Amino acid sequence: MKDVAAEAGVSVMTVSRVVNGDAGVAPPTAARVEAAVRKLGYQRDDVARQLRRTDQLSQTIGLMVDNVADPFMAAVASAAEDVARQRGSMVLIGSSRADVRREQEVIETFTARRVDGLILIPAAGSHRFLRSAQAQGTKIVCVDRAAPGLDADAVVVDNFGAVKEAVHHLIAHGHRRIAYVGDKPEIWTFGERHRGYRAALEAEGIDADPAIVRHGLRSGPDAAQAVTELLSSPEPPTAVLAGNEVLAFGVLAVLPPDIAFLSFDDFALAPRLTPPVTVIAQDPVALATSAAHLLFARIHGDTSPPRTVVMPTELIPRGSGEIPGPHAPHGR
Amino acid sequence: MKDVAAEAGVSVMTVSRVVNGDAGVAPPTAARVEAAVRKLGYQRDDVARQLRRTDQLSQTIGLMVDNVADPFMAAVASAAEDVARQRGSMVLIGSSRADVRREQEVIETFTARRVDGLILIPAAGSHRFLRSAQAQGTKIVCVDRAAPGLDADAVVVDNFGAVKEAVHHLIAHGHRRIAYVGDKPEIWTFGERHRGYRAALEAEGIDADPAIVRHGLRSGPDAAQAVTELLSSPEPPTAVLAGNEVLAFGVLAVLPPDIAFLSFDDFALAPRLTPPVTVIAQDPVALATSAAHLLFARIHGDTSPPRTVVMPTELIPRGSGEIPGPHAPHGR
DNA sequence: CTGAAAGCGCTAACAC
DNA sequence: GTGTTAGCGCTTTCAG
Repeated sequence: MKDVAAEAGVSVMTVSRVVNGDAGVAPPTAARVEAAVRKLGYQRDDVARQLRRTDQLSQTIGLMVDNVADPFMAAVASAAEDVARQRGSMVLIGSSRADVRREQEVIETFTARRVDGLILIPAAGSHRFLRSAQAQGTKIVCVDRAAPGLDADAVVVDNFGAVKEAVHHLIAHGHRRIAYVGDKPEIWTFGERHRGYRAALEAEGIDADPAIVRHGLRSGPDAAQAVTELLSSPEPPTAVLAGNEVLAFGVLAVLPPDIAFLSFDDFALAPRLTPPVTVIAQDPVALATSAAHLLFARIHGDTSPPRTVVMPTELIPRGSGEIPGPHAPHGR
Repeated sequence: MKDVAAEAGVSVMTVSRVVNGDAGVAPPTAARVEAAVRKLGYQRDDVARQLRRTDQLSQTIGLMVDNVADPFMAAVASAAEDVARQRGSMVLIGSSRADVRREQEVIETFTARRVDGLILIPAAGSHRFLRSAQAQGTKIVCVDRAAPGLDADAVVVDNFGAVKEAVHHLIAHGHRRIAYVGDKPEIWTFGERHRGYRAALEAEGIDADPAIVRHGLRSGPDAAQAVTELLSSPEPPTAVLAGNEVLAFGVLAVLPPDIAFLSFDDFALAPRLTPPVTVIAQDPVALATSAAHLLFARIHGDTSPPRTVVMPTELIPRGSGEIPGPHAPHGR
């Protein structure tokens, strides 16, 4: 910047004004400065800028997910990045790999960079550590999962209600032995989904059999192995419910076509499988867009009490969830 | 930091030393400082730190993709972030949406933040604008696509050879009218894939019919519509080749099961479709991991001439690509 | 309309 | 072991 000022024969202050498009610089002066900028290939240093600016905004947000490679989270990341770009902010990305300690470490590097806010898919575990970030002024919005014990906005779906409805749907088609295949119930979303599963069974007077409930599955292969084991057990399930898209892929790799199947999360090929897959669909782009808008509202001064936004889900029957079970009205 | 120093009764320099774990601070002093840090909830400001440090490294890299929601690119992002974390760096993410101008804008905000390097899936168009970033010291590694006219490392696969082999495979199964469904050929990868397609046809003495080649498809629905049109034409293809995973999903939504099909990129459900889908598989995680390692080597002083690393692909026959065509050896 | 001085929070280099 | 001084590249404030 000094070099540019020297080249243009002005002070650094004038360079600063021109570079930032501030009004109040004589056009000929501005032209000289611009020529010098081009000649020297000068680019403003936004790191130094952030240090001095009085609004103290870094124009950067942090995005913390389990794993960007997960299609649900990739959609969230993409939508969040879109909104951030519209709002003139950059996005730092981090993956927790479902480990709160790793999540905390990464978030600390975010806050050390003075991000304005955080969009967070919280891992299982206590998020009390985020209070110091909040005290420091970092705004936080959770997506897909609430963070119990944290006073922050959240954008989620009614996981409990959606799964409850889905299990009722399977029961209505004659199933009694319905397997549940999910990730750790300590993760808020999976806790809710499992609660919905149990609530539906209970409402229908069916004893929940822990032998056909599998928690802590983190990958397709995990789910595939779990289902293989369940199917070779003495009393195999007649229907399987998968907790999310990644697990659904694993289940579908090994599931015989005569077992009913229903999954959380819709996916492009669901209608093309044999049978077509019945799903509970949600809209990750809408979730993330809503969360990002909420975050920027907070960053720009919205101090109303934390909100929890609940977005809709939709049960899409396609065939796999309507395979009749042994107790179906018109026999098997 | 001043507050911490006052609280602990030391100078800011001592606080700096303790916070950075530098040797040469008496344990009791360090303990007092640490107590003050905790009491005041102090966290080092890495923005200010970066400004002063002499190595001038921001410990941040930029990751520029078309669209994080694309499964291939999500895998790249995830792997790149993993390596960055191991190397103590953060990742800024940006999406070009296949628009070089947007790509340039985002990259300029990256370099204004003084990222140490860039992992880039270049959009179609000239990347000469990156030369000033390189002159400024930003290291650049391309993944999946080369950036013509740019002197940078690249990690890619042999798209030409892989598609040529795949088209020979279809021809060997009796196909002559093979449709090609891809994105803009100005994107390096799709240019290569299309070249491979034409080279195989030519090698077999088959006239390429432009009526069954569709370029510039950017989404599943785009591909679905293109294929629908192709199939209702007077001389429909007997086989379809999809340029990537996203397009494959679109094609599969509308393709009758008696038309042969082959796609670039493997996907979890490929074996479960009817018929199972024959693919050219590549490993996005390996591509991105290799690119990230290359980038960090550059950042840490590797000044050898730019390299292009070529990773393997694999043709995985599963059924859809082996449906016999009208010219199959043993009749249809 | 333009410039000089001060300082953002931190660390390099050198004292003591 | 610890402190002092200077300055990273920029913007704020205030003076002309």
